[in-house]
Amino acid sequence: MRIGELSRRTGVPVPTIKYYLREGLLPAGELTSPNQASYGDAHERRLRLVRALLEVGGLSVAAIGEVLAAVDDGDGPVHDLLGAAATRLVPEYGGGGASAGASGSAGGGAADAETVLARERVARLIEDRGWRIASGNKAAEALVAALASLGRVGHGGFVALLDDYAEAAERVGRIDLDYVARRVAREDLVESVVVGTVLGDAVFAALRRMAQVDASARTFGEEAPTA
Amino acid sequence: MRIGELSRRTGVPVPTIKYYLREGLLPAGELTSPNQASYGDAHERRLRLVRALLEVGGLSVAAIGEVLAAVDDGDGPVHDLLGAAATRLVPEYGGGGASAGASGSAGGGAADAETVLARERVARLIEDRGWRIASGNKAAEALVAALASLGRVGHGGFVALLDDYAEAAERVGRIDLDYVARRVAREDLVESVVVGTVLGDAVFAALRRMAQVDASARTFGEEAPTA
DNA sequence: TGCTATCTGATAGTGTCACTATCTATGATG
DNA sequence: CATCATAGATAGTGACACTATCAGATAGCA
Repeated sequence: MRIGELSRRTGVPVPTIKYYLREGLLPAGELTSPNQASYGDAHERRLRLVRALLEVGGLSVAAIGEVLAAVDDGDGPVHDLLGAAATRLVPEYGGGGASAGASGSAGGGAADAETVLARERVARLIEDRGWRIASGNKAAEALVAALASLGRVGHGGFVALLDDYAEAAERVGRIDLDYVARRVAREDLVESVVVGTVLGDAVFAALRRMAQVDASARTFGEEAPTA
Repeated sequence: MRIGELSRRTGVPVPTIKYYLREGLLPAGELTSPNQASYGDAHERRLRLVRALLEVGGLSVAAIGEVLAAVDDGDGPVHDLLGAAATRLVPEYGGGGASAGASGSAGGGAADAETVLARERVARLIEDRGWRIASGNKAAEALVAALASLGRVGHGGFVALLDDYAEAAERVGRIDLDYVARRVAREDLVESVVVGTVLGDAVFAALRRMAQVDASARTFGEEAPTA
């Protein structure tokens, strides 16, 4: 198929497809002549994946490029492969905030009090749960950042929920892995991780909100909920 | 305190604070003279909240403005209040993708096959679980969008996990509400929802990734995991 | 009183990002 | 052979979250 049909099938404008090609999100079509290329089902599939990661997953074009690169050159032990894919899916956080008032800690990789506390809490969690995770893991760092941030806004008490959260997360993580493990082909496997992680986040977040609404209705509201 | 100290305490540059003031994310300081204003602890707290929502929660400045407006004019039944806050926290998704090839469905609010399917699935889920949610709920719509997207990228099979996900989400939702319900003051309550929802997403997403890594290590890797 | 650092409020500029528009030369298709 | 679509290149757009600069006024101290 030519680029026009690819566009029609996916709803993505032709110039945008060209843009993705330039950015390497989409492999080039097969040139049948100097100014004519043909695209296959793989392109269509990949294009849909890109759009899903962009729109539902909220990834940047650059991040998608990295992730897809990992999808494409899958070799090495399966566990490392999954780790590599998953690592790229953790969003980066800014710097955190404010080496507050008092002392001026000069150093380079300075960490404020909240971060130190959060890091300890996370390390303890990993140990308590017996999770096999390197302590410098990016997801763990993201958790540290989130907890530190909670501390800073005066919701340090939130960490009391951490164990319950972890319990639920462990359950979900097992479900995810079961799903992924059913995929046979290697490329499918990594793609499943990407899809499952990114879209899975969106799915779970939506479910959590729904559950919250329900819980709120049961606790506070006696009447039918408002839209 | 004056704006300079507010900046020093939070690590947010003065021009940025002014920008937030202009955008209404921060209430104006109390003018002590035509060109001198003083800020209090409430400003500092609010500013930290704004940064947390921006950096960890990934909300846009505009979205934060809306959410904070809801936080500030909290009145009406508690359940509605929570609903209003939570509703604003659901990210908007683009259009979805591609009214694929074949038929040209003319209408205005047209929905493709995947969306229709997803909507049915979500309706069934709500019914099965007995959740007290209006079917047009924004979180439910977000779930529909995510499931439709999954279908489009060829991972329709993912919906098989939905019940297990919902089970975990229900658990987390109850935990969240318990946390929120402990807050007495009304403003604190809504703020807790905001913080708990936005930062809670980040916390859970991080935990899920960690749990996935652990599950992967147990399933595929015999050795220590790689960073 | 003079002096400097800081402040308010206003306006304009910056860098990034995800596209989008335009153009040329070429090929496909009826 | 006329019309349309295409590849590839370059430049432009609009949204967004700041960031810079300025004028005029004030704070606080020698």
